[in-house]
Amino acid sequence: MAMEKTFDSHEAEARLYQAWEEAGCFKAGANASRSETFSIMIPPPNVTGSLHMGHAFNNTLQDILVRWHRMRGFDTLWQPGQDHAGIATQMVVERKLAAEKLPTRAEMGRDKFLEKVWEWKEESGDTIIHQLKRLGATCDWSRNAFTMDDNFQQAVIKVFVDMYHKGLIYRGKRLVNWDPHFETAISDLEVENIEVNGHMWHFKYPLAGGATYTYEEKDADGNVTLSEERDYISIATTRPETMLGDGAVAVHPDDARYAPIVGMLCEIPVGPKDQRRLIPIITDEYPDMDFGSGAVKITGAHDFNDYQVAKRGNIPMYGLMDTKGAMRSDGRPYAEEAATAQAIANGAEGFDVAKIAAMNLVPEQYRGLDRFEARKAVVADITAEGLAVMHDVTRKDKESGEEITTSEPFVEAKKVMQPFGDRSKVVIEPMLTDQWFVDTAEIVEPALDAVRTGETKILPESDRKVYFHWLENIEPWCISRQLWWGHQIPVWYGPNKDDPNGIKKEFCCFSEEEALKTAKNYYGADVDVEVIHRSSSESDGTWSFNVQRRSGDDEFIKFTSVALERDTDVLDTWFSSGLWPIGTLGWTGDETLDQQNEMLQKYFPTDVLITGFDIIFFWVARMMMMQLAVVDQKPFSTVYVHALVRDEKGKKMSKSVGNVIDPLDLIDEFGADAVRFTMSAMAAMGRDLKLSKQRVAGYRNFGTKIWNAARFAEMNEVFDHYTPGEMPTPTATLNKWIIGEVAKTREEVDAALDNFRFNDAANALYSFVWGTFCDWYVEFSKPLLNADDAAVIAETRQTMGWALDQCLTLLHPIMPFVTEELWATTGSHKKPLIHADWPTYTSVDLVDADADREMNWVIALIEEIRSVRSQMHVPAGLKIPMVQIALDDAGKLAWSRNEALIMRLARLDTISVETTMPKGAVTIAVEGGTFGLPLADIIDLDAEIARLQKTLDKLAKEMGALRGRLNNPKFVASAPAQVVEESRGVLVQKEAEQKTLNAALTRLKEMG
RNA sequence: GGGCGUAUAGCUCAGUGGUAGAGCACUACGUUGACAUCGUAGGGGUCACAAGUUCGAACCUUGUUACGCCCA
Repeated sequence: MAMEKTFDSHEAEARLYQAWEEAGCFKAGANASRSETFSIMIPPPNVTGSLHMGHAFNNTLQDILVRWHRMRGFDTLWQPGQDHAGIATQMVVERKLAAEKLPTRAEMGRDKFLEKVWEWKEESGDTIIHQLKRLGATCDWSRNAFTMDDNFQQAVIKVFVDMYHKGLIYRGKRLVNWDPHFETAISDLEVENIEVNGHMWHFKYPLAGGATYTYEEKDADGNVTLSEERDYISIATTRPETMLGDGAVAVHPDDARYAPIVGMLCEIPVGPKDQRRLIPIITDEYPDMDFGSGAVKITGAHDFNDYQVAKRGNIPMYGLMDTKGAMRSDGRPYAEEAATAQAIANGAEGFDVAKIAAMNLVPEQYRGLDRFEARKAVVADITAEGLAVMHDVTRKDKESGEEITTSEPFVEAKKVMQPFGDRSKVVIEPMLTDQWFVDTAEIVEPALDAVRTGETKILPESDRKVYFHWLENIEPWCISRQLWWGHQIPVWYGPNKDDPNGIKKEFCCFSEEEALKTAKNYYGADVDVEVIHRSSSESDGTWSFNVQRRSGDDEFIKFTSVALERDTDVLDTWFSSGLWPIGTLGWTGDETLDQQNEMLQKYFPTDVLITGFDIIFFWVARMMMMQLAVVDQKPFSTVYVHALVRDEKGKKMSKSVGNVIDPLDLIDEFGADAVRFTMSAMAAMGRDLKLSKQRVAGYRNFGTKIWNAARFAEMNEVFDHYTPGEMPTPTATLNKWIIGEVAKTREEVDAALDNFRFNDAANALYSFVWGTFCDWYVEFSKPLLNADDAAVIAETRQTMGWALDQCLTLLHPIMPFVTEELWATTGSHKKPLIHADWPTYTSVDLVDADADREMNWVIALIEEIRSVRSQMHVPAGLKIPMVQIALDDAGKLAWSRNEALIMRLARLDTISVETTMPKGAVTIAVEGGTFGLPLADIIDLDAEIARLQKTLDKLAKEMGALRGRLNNPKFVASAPAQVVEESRGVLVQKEAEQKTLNAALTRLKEMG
């Protein structure tokens, strides 16, 4: 059956993929013929995710490496899986509940909600897997992993417990990024700082007791430019609503303007007048004297810089907001809270973190307001009271044209950097909350060393710096999230034996049973210990226990019964993703079991990690730290960091801009092979990809090109008469030559892939298959396949069949579908192409230097004749005669062996030997000879003179440079001998060419 | 403000010291029995700028300019 004119990717891809999968072609170890292993862990996409260009790019590169190694016989594993994506998944499921008008998360409670999440996961969690299959990804799907799988969960919990007991994980009240939409802490990496239009308000904080001072400003020379008596200190702020939680006003220790009032108290100018709080004016290095007024209000519980100042100065940090970002409405009436705060500020009363945290310093009129509403209200109230700093504004009256000056509140319009949640898109609030942290400073060194020593390589190398910079400045890692979907923190709390109302006792255990056992040991055998389960929404923070007290004075003696309660928080998704390499391979932490785990022993540490630059911090650095901390081994040997896929104008693809290209649409339109080849060809290290459809179409055409080369072979009965796998031993120069060209290409492809230079591999193949195999070999083969000599036909068929097989084999990792389809149609191969043996021949073995030289000469001659024909406007279909004027022995041999090829491709009809150039002939100068095309009847004299002149000019320029160099004694003395020799050789060749062309030029001019 | 990177043909980009390249786009010709998703030929570059190192610089060094990304 004759082949179709093009490859039908639509029809073939699904069929081919299914066949591979059903035959188990992707299974770990499939096609292994040597002991070396090669393993790659997929960067787990979100279980909520769908395939975007970044995934397509990332997974194409992985699949190329995986297929390449598998064909080379490595024991190969590509481990797939998804992560549970705490926030994203919870968001998706909550939306779904709302859409279906089901009870909300809070209404149904934790257990029921988690059931819903699992239901959703079973239904929709494998979307991306199907999409990856369309791309052709050959992951071992039978091993698909999920961070919430039982064994993975156990590994995560095991690691937490071990790290806790080693003191690497601790709980504490810290300022964290709080997402008021999701009501959870998020990591600073999940915060996007965006510049927005904001305002800077200037307010007066009156000095306590009506005190005054002389406020002086000086210019650079020390001259006083302003001097006035003030009874206030001026504060600039972009967040007036946080004034309610101010603990101090800070000025720089060198700031002379405020020196007279340091140590005094000033009044926060907001809230009920009778209970205005007084706060101290302190010094700290943090305030910038040149910024605003130079004085900064310190709100330790709502700003990261203030937090540091407050810690240094032991300033109380008053939390003002609830988990939704509204002003708090809990606690005692404002009057009472303010009185306590005042006592603390005066030093009359002590404080600790817990005491401060319980206090609500929001005045009644603001309680319950959203933070942005509260801001408006605070600004309005302060301004109304006349405590806003005023300035004069002069405007022209529109009607009268008169200039009118009014006094208005001083509010600067100002660009401010505002933190936004990358998922919720709401303004992130720094909040003082209890969270769990990994003490990263304790585990970071091995991760740094592994890269420093080169044990783990990061490519491109410039990304090492990004890695070092982040790890060298690492902050404690906040790993708790106030979510339900995820790994619940394995810590149970009970009352402290020594102080029932004091800080809770933590029991960090692998399971509830273990927690109970440990607790019993702690409390004593005669105490009843149980675990109670409550939804976090029901939790009121109270403790459930019964005690025995000393009769009479009520003093606590011992517990009689105790209820434990598990921490309601879950772990950051990246904590579990950080364990991806060992977790997916079934690590348990039990030495015996892990020793017996063949997969773990065989494939860990993995070889390569391919990932985007945007998660070097999120993921790569954390995997390095975690694997080294947990199993004391690097997780992978090489990290290949790739760049971003952008649109064709270089813009980041984003849904809101609407420039997103869906890889599945591209696959539909052009086929997966074209998409993959595009990705590979554009994957120059460290450079963003600008993706245009035109480019993809170009590589689709490339697929068609090789398809048609195979079709040509089929028409010439190549596949009926060649023996697959048998190395041809031809006699014809053409056939000897193409074998050498194949070998060179194989070396180039291997060298490129060895160095992760995917673009070099793709380009080498493109230029060989199209530019050498199709353009020259196939064309040249035509006269041979039509020759009278059966032996020539036979060896050409064998060579063409073999060479085509090599093309398919070498292209397969990048273009798996079309190559596999051709492999199946074009011969009876023993194994499918996906498991075919990758060749190992070298150019040393297969390049025939004489054939090489000869074919290059033939090609140069043909190109020269074609060029002349085209420029002399010889009709393309017209066959013309040629005369041979002079030719050296090598040339004569080359001619005689390839005459049929040259005649056909140059469209010549006769060749004759003459001693002198016929009148009006065009000169063809080649290495070692001169030919002429007698075109007297059709020649355009001027055009030919122009052509020769142009070539001569170019020659002269090149020879000038060569002579200049060779005449320079320093060049001859200091350049490598090889370079000098080469230059001499080139010059001699150019001189000969120049001589021939000059003679031709002279002749033409005589004619004219 | 700190860090990293980029600047080469109209566009997108390769090119680690020795004759400036590819693909696309463009121009002309072409349906020759694999392929018009094609073929043949052609035009097109002050390698951002300046100085330095070198026999020799797109490439190394320094500075300048512009742009991009990351972190504050």
